[in-house]
Amino acid sequence: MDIAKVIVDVQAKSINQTFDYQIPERFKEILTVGMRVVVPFGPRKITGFVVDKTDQSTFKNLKEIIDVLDITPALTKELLELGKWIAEDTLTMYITAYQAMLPQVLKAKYNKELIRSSEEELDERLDYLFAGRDVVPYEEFENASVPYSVLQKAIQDGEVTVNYLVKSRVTKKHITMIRPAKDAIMLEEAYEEIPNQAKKQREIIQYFIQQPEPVEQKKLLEILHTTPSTVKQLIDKSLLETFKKEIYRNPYNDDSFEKTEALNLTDQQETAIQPINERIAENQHDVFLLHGVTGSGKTEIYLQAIQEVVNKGKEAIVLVPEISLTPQMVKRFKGRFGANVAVMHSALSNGEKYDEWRKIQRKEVQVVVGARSAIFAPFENLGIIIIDEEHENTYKQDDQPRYHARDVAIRRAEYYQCPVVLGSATPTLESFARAKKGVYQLLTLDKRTNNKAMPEVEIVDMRKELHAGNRTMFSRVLKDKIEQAIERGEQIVLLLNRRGYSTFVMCRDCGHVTECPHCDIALTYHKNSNQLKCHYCSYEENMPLLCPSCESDLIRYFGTGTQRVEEALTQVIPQATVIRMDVDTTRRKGSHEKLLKQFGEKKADILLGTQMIAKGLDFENVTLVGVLTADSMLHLPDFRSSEKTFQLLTQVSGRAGRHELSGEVIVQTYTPDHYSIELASQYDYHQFFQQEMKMRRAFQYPPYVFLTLITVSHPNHVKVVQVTQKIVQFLLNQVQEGTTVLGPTPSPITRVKDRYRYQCMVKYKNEEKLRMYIKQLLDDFSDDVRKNNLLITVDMEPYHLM
DNA sequence: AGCACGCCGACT
DNA sequence: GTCGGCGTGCTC
Repeated sequence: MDIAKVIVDVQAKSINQTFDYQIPERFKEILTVGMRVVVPFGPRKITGFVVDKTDQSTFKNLKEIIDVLDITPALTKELLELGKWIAEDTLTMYITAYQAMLPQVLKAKYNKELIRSSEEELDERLDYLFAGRDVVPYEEFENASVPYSVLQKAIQDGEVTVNYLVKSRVTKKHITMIRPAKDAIMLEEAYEEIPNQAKKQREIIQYFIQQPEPVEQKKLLEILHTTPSTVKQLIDKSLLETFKKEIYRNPYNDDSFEKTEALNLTDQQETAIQPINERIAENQHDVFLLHGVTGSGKTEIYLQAIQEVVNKGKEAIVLVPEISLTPQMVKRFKGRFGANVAVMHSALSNGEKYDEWRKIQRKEVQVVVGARSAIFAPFENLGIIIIDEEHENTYKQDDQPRYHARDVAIRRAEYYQCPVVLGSATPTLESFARAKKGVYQLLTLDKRTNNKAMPEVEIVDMRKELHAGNRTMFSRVLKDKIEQAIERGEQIVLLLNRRGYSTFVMCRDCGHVTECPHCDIALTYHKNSNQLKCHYCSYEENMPLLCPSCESDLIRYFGTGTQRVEEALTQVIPQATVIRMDVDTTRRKGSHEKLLKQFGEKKADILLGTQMIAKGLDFENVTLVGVLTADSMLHLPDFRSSEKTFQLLTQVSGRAGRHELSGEVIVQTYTPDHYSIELASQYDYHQFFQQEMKMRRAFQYPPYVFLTLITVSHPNHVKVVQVTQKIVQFLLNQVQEGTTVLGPTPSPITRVKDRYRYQCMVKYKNEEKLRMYIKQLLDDFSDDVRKNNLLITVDMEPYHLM
């Protein structure tokens, strides 16, 4: 077994295979499958993953592994297998899948440097570059405008060699520790010799005589009110010594979480948790769909099921959507399981993520709570996987590898023979349909734990408001209710469902809308910088004073950004204090939490925000929820738009009256008769499911069919259409009857960053060889992709059709 | 992908 | 002759 099969860090289709390397004697003992290694690859040095060991190779002259980067394998056998499956299932490269499973810092950085390797006289331009040094970063050469041929010649003549470097991004955090360098008796002696005026030095020695344990330098200085220089003198006298101790960055201070005990379950909760606990006890795989209305206590079920798993000595993964991974959420898990929880969140720094990952790898925790990528937590004895808010689209990664965390979860759970729990108040049609078919086990919680009714929802027809002469964005009912709530000292949540709407700039004279010169999309107005920005390519320009088209000065910004709503609000209800939450006010790290905390402390009457306020917030004083434009995403070119509208309205309604005070909800809309709005106001998921399934069936969308989206992009419009046409034609010739191939269709945003985008959509029930056909296609176009700047992306089961 | 190598045309 | 550009083929 002295040959390693390595997946190498090169993202190219032709390299998407294992390469064989000789394992040198010094690594034979330690090298195991799953470790990262440094290997020679052509003229350079790169990293790779050892995926197998053998003693046979079809290649004759194998190169040797240069270095081994891990002590414990970065990927377990199970994760290697999982990554392979993901790569093949989503049609991406193995290396891409493996890298997606690990924290960023484990991905190497590559550098080059030039080394002067002889005493010979150099070309004077090179001599100037080296400036007496023996080693020069390659970057300096590139910036120095020395012709490459000069370097080439020097390399050929052996005067200069190129060194290829593999640099680690791993940074471990250390603290300085102090400990006595002598035993207590020696310290006593030394103490006598320290002059009386060196009071602080004597104190420090006294401290260590009493307790010889090492102590953090920072703590020592604090306790004895002294300075590093005093400590240094003692170190110089060889009485004390320092050493570095590696510590974890601790983004959440574990001590600050109050311990909570398991709550008593309601009868409904009891019935729901029982089958889960049975599977845990039997070590049996199953997928549960926990359909529970907001406030029905899903989280407590998660917590108690996890407790079962932890008691068995096994491990648990909990996935929550990025935005609901708030301190409130973390607190519930840390409160129950304390330091036994790792948290994986995109707001953590790369170093912090790495530290949390290592806690898992070293089995120092049994529970991980995190966003999508936490599904790859390197546990080896999984007992349960929970996916909260199962319907959230953040579980689908929208760049490569385009995996869905739910599919990965089920795959892992099958391997470990443990249950998966998918929880939601508004499950995806796919999941609910599977539950109805018996593929998943349906568990229902239709009562809130406090037995309160869901808040009353009132739908307001905004067309009638307009006819009645109300031209503001607040209906009369909403305005009245807000005023009354403020009067009573209660709080309000206002949701501006902004997707699809943003503040664009339009000329009132000629109707000219300012668009991005590189993308087919209107620019968005940003008030604080008085600039127009493109949300797709980050192009920006200053707000024009005159219309670029007709030079009228009547150019204004339109639409309903949160800023505008806030302004309008202060005009209509001047006494209201508002906290606004949107991308602008929450950009800085921690500002999200800060704003919520302020609202929780009743520093404002109204919390105004976009999607991000719809989830997981729990404020006892909120009695009124207003949705300003319920239908704004109903008209997007997306077959899930009704489902998303229903989900959002249900979600946000759950924010009102969660505690003692009862709540109410006002939904403003221009399409009050739409079934997603009507049924959301009645909290009738089942009716909505029936209705929406009819639509999906009529238009042949999931869950009736599977979708695959192939997007082609290229700077040349004609080229894109041609290629897409060829793809469509090819697939039409291959697929079996009953499969639909649509296209070429322009993508919803046809041009982004000066590239045109067309797509081909495949709808199928059963097309086992589809991946093979697409592979074939990618092969056929690989020359075009490499040489002509063509881009083809494939998304098996896409979430957005962009 | 990223690198070397080789061929070609342009330029001082 | 010198320099840069681009096309091609290879990486165990």
